[in-house]
Amino acid sequence: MPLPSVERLAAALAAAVGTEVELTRPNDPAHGDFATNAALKLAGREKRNPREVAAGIAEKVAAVPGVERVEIAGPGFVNLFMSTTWYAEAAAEIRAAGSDFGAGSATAAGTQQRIQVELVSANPTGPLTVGSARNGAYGDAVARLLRFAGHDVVEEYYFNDSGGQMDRFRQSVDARRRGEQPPEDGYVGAYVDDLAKLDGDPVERMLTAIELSLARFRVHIDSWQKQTVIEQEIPEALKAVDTFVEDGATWVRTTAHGDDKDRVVLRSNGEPTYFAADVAYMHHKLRDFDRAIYVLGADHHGYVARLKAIAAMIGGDADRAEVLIYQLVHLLRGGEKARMGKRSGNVVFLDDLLDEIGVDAARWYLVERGPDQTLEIDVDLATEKSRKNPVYYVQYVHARTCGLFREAGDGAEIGGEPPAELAPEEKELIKQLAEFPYVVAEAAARRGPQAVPTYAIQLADDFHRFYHECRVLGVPEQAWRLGLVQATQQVIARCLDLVGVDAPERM
RNA sequence: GCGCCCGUAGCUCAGUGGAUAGAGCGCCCGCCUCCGGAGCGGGAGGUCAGAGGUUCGAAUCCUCUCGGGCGCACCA
Repeated sequence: MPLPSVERLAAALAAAVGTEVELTRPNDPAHGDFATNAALKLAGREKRNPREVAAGIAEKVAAVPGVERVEIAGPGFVNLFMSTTWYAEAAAEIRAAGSDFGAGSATAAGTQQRIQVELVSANPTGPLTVGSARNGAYGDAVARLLRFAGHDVVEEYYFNDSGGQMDRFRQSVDARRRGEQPPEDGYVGAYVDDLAKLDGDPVERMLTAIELSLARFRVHIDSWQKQTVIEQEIPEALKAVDTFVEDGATWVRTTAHGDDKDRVVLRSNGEPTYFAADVAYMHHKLRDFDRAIYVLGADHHGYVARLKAIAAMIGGDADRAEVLIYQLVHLLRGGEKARMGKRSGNVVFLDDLLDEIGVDAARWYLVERGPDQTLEIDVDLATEKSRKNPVYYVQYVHARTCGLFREAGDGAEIGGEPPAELAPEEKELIKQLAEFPYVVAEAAARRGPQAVPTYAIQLADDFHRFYHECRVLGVPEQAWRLGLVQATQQVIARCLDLVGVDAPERM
């Protein structure tokens, strides 16, 4: 939930203007604590002089509680300067909200849903690679954001436990056990050799290894879904979609819902295709959930249209299936670019990456960039275990706030009266904190978790500047400033949690 | 050929209609008798790929062009 103090300001402004207004935080402090372009919008619509409209708005806004001063600037911006009382109120509200500050945007809007996020879903034919790691880091961050917004979220992992790929994988390990070459298109690599030395089904062992890797990576899977179970629901699911027979095969008419070609579900020999399982799985998902989110690599983008088509047939609305596509991960090693692939030689496994740069840096790097951006990780640089990683800069804020409370002692009063005049750094910090609810609400709505690290770095900047300029302990403003430290600690801890990074008390 | 994604500082990238386009890394110059210097301040570095268009206003929206990535199975 956004701060009442900010909402009140927006509401008062809307009342003054007569319509919803945008409230922005200018980069330049000279442009006020908040600004609105309402006059520009209004003037355009009503064919009036923007500065005259702005003057009218400014006059009314000057009377709004908490507004200390109003200025008209540029082409017709109305710039607002807030009073110390307003800042104190905002700071108190943030602390009162505690760790829930910023939560519940979907609940407030009445749009909360039961959502399944299907993520990773790599077949158990090898250890998770860095590509799957991006899927996990991105998908899990989206899931955490949606949960924070108030949705009921289940994270599911779907895997193939039968079929050609599994057979080839088992045969590859068996061949190795007999000291023979793997079959054509078989699996090779050190991990195959290792599995050959162990007894039992290599698929089961791989699954266990994947579970351990994900747990280490702090991706919690609520539900593991087997393909063989879903396949049993194929006949029932096919009744729910529009099919026809041609050339001896059974097709789904996905073109009726925007796909560029119809898709075969039953081959002319009667065998179901892989897409038939997709249909059954969609049927399964939409029975239990309002919305099914798929997290897929860019090499699967061709699936989007057909998945949405069957969602339209089964669920009555294509939007009940949502496919999040993330671009591939490239690794830069020794200045050379290497494509990821389980069977190519130049492969980096998730566990190797975690050994090299740690869970915190890995999670951070993999969500810091937008999903549409091809990600490049320079392994040589990331391996350099040092404070060059921006994640440490943000974690340091948390450690520093903890240090201040340790130093202040248990009995210290937190959140006293503000001084008559606030330092610019104090104002910037409070405004930055007040923005958090909007950042997470938008990040959740847009499925763009990269906004969280970006925001966290800005907040870290503001806190470090505040810390540098405003002494906290042993000054008359101690209680007031400890209040700001506490508010920062809450928000930074939440940011780190949303991207799956630890918030350390000491570093 | 068709489709999806990308092109922003030397490098890796934020920024989905507002004021002087930002961060990290790298480079240059400052700041610890003072709560943690894993910090702070300052500087150099941009035709936001290009060309049109919409708009009071475009990195952002539309069209085209040029570059790069990824896909276009009765495979899984």
